[in-house]
Amino acid sequence: MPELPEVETVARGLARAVAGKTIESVTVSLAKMVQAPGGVAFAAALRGERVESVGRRGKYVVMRLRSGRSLVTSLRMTGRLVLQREGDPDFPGTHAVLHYTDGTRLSFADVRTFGRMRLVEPDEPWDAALGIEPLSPGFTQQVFIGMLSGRTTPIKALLLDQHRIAGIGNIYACEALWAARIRPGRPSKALTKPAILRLHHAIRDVLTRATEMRGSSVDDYVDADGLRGGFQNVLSVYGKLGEPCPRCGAPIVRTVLAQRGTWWCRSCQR
DNA sequence: CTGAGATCCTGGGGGC
DNA sequence: TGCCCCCAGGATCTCA
Repeated sequence: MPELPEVETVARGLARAVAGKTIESVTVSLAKMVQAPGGVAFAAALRGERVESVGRRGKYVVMRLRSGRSLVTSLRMTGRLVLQREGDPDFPGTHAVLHYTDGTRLSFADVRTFGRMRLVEPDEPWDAALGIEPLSPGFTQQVFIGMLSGRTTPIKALLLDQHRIAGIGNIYACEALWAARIRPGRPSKALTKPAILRLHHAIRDVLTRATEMRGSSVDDYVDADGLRGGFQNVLSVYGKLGEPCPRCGAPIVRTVLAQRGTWWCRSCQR
């Protein structure tokens, strides 16, 4: 499931690969996968646009275009943005393709069709509801302390809430809570200050290390170049039901919290 | 504001 | 072996 590290990896790959390219044409084979403002045809709206840069916001890949508009892609769980050369066969499960003038193309594929590609106007506040970037300087200890203050929400649910912090998904929520030795179900306001500071550090640490390793390929995630990530090999708890906790040796358990599978150590996460 | 539940999909895992 | 059932998972919406 692409979360911040995976989306960052995809965006970096695309930044190298498609920045400066001009879109010659767009083909869409599943209309619901794409959206354009004001009911304008998505394909027509993109024709002739040039890609200025590619970045990330939360779990969204953002391609900034010459007109000032942005093409915002949500990969959800199984979405992929795959770069292909001229003559490469169509990628299986492709629903939209951006054809560039140099013959390369970017395929948007998603077997579960949950992903979305959306064209937004220059002044459109498409990310207004997204929370703070956890790796940005603005995500200070004080900001995090304030965020948890007075909230009864389980800390894991808070970490997953994109309105508060943008980019953390199930894998890194589980991993950060394990690293900080915090029980996922604890009410946010019940965390001690030392625990909050441990978690603040753990969030940034796990996201940074995972990004350095090009993300986690737990299922079939691959980046824009088709490469798998490496962080799945160093996960401590996610998906590790019954395996020994790397810290204390107790078996990892799986519970359900905020409708999500939650892996953690009953022994050393308090 | 907050949380719960439904919804969207399908590959793949579990059960028999 | 083969078949059926069921479910994970992120964002969004509705409802209490």
